[in-house]
Amino acid sequence: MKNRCENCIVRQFNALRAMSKEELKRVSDSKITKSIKKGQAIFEEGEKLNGVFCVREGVSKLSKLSANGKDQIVKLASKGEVMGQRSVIAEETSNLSAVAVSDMEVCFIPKEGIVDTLHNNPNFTVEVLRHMAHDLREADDVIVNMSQKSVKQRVAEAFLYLGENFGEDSEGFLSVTLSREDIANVVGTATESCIRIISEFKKKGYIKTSGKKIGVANEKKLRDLVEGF
Amino acid sequence: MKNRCENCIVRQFNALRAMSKEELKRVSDSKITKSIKKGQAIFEEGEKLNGVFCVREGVSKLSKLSANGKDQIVKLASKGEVMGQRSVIAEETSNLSAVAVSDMEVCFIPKEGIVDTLHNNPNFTVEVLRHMAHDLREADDVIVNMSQKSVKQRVAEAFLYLGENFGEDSEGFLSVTLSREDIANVVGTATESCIRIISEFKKKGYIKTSGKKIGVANEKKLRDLVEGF
DNA sequence: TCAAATATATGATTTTAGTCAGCTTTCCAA
DNA sequence: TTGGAAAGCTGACTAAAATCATATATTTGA
Repeated sequence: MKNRCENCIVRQFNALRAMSKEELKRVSDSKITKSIKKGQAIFEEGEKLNGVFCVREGVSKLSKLSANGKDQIVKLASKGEVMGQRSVIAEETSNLSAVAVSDMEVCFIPKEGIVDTLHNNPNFTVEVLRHMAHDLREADDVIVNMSQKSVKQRVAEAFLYLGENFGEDSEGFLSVTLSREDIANVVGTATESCIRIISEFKKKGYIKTSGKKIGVANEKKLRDLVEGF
Repeated sequence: MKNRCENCIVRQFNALRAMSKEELKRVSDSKITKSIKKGQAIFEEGEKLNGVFCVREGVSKLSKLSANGKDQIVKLASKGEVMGQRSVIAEETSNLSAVAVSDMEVCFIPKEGIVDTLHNNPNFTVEVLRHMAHDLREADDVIVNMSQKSVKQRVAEAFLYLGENFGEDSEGFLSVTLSREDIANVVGTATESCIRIISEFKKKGYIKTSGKKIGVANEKKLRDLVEGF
């Protein structure tokens, strides 16, 4: 009887914190904790979701397949984030796929506990709404970046974003390690173009690498580049 | 005492339909109806909104200024759509500007009536949530289109989108008339590139024009182009 | 009504990014 | 451990789109 939602710290980061003791107890009783290996899918685009997934550990990419066969990564979800809530709320199949970028631990929460609480606890609903409003703003920002910034600017911004949102290890390397292809899919460019820019940044001393690991070496330069200087 | 929300048909298209009679009465008593001339701003990016705007008539563009001085149009809002709710809910300044692209009539609804209802009427809150979930999905789709489709495909898609969502007049021209610059800002491209593509589509008979007005002439061809054939 | 301002159009050129090809390194499972 | 697959890298070339320049048409306000 360990791993109760009531004691789970990641809950502080998401809408579940607005649930009452009873509601949380119900969710905790119905949830299923799963271990997901790096590269494994949590759910697929077009799938009907019978619940949401709360990330306890690790990072997942949320992506959408485009007509030309490329994956566009729309969001990266880490500790505390809830995946699949949009689909559950809209009662639609998922518009995104979720694949683990590192080994993960996620809790599957059947939708009933969520949907009932939505209809009975306005505090919870408003909290969910706030989170979704936040996601929507982020999505708007991504749209503007995609259309108005160069690939080089977007790559620079991606590294800054990863550093800010997922942190760095003790040696200053980004905590999330993405393949070059994944970085390209976040940025929305060809893998080769992405690699070329990474090489350039490294040569100029903006970033440092060690194997797959990448670290921001000159934040100011990267930031200037993003701003268009 | 005409123009009561209770009798307003556009309410059917948005979350206000989930309000109770009393809640609606309060909103109706506090709302202010405004006429907005084409080109006039309804609110600006960075502005603190003290309420939401419900569109009764006309079309507004919701856009965000990018660092390089270009406007990216993120969404077009017409009859029944509520603007500014994201900011009111998140209690943040607006991330978008709203400017009328045709003469408009909008109702300003002070946030108190909305926020109180959000905390007291779960049906309303869930309805708002559903609408936001829908917007978020659309935003995800836009992100993928931006990064994976060519400018030509995006222009074609824009015309199809405008036809589907805002309709056509009796002669088959799109009901929303946007300047070439606005179309370019929807698509996220340079105005010249946009004009060039419009010329090409016209030459090929995919679209027809009459002054500023544009009409879809060969839907199938446009659709094939979007799909990558 | 007419001149200035704005919007539309098109050509020439440059820049940016995508594609294709080949090569090296790293990873992983038999 | 080692051989094949996947990932990473680089060069050459091509395609797409932005930019710059200029011309024409349309709107608009004095």
